[in-house]
Amino acid sequence: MALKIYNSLTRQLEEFVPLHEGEVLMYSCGPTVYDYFHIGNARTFLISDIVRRYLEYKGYAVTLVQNLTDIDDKIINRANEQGIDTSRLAQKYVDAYFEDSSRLGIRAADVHPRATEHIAEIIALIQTLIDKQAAYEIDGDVYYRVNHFAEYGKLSHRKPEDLLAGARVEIDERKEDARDFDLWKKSKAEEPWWDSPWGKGRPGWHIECSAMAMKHLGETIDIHAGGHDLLFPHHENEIAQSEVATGKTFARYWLHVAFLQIDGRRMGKSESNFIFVHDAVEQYAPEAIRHFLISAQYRHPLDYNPTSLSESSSAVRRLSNCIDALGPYRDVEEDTSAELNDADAASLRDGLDTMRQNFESTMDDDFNTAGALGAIFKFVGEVNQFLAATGDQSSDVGRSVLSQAYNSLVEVCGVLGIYAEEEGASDEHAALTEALMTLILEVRQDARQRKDWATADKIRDQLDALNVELQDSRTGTTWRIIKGGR
RNA sequence: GGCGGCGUAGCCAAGUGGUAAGGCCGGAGUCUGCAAAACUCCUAUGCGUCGGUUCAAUUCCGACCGCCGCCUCCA
Repeated sequence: MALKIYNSLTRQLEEFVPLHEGEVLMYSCGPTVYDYFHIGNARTFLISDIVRRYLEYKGYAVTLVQNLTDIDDKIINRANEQGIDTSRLAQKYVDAYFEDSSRLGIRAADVHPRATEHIAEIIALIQTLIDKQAAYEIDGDVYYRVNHFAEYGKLSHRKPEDLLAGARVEIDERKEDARDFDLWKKSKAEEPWWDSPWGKGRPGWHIECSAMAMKHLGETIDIHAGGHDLLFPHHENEIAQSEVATGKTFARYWLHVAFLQIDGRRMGKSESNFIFVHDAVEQYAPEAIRHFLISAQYRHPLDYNPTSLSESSSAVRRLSNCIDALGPYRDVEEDTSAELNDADAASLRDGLDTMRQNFESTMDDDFNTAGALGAIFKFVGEVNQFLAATGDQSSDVGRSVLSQAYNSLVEVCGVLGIYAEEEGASDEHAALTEALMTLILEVRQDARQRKDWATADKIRDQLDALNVELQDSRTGTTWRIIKGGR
């Protein structure tokens, strides 16, 4: 089964073949650290994370680089407002980025380069562009000469005249061409600066990604991902800078994530209609937020609203209930023989095979996470049905298939990050909690035996208030902690 | 003006030239002391509108309507 990726460059679904067999070089545009990031930003970061995980699932060795833009106008303005250093402000939000993204289950990239730590590389790259006549200096500012690059516009599919016709930018009269953009910005008073051949200044926005991608991944990378808003001008400019400097293809597959909307409009910082991940994570379980963010294919807009989030919470709970119910079978030895002497078990294993096939074929189709969820939940229904029918009476074969089901579901959900295994705060506390719960449930069981329903229900209700849910069954009472409340 | 996206059941959302995955919500049951969880059944002759191609279109083509985005910092 071949993975296909929609390449913004060609506007087509293309079979994915990495530059080096078995390895994937991937670059994802990260945050500008002047504030917390919102759920819209999270969608892109999450998709990068899932693309990476799925490629690993398929056996590729993936190197993921995600930049942190830690110097730019917004950072300078925000730092000035707060009367602190730009570096201090940036560090605060770098820390916040890692905290919030890890709470969302987004794994850190292999490298998180920062613009301010790559000034030398940036300067060298600009110098190369000047040497090649692709850039020019005017009074301490350096601009990229767009006319030098005949293919300018190939990513955004724009013609030069279109770019000028729609230009709403204030045109700097000193530039040779209105489309030329900053590579190096001369510092104004009170602004942070670095020394360069053109005087004190700081890098323009686009150049850092070219310099850092090349430094950490090489001159040609496989996948370059980012939000759809970066397609133009950011990514277009990255191509222009990089390809003129090296004479090589910069990125082979360009992947752009559609916007998250809210009330039918784009969620954006400048729209001030955003919801910080920082806050969302207080209200909803990370798995629920992830489920929501991947409930539509990444190239389709998705609308944020509380209803969708609570739908995702319910869906994720259903999934979690199922996998937890399979937990007891996780260590049963798997019987992988082709012939199963138990018809129900055989049918469940067919369902499992189908689930895996559909998961892969749908993910191979440009990371169609919505379709993948469909495959997973269909199988969840089959597992529940099997468990309801056989329960503890399962045959050895049945138990073996349940074990396979558990491991497959955990693996597949791991790619999407929609199931979290129970993890206690610490072993010590987990053991204590376990012991206390056993005690409480014994007391309640005694009450139930006396038909003292008032006491039994009081215990259940009070535990429920603590997000501990009890479930009585013929074989006893089980409990679980409801993550993220309800 | 240029370029692009979206419009599928009450809500979210896959999908296919041959007759609509999955989730949520709702209703009726089973189980249970009551719940919860789970299971069973029910919930789109229909996929924005109008035409066209075809034996057959939601799926292809054309026109139109509505909503959104990029073209400026923004994931």
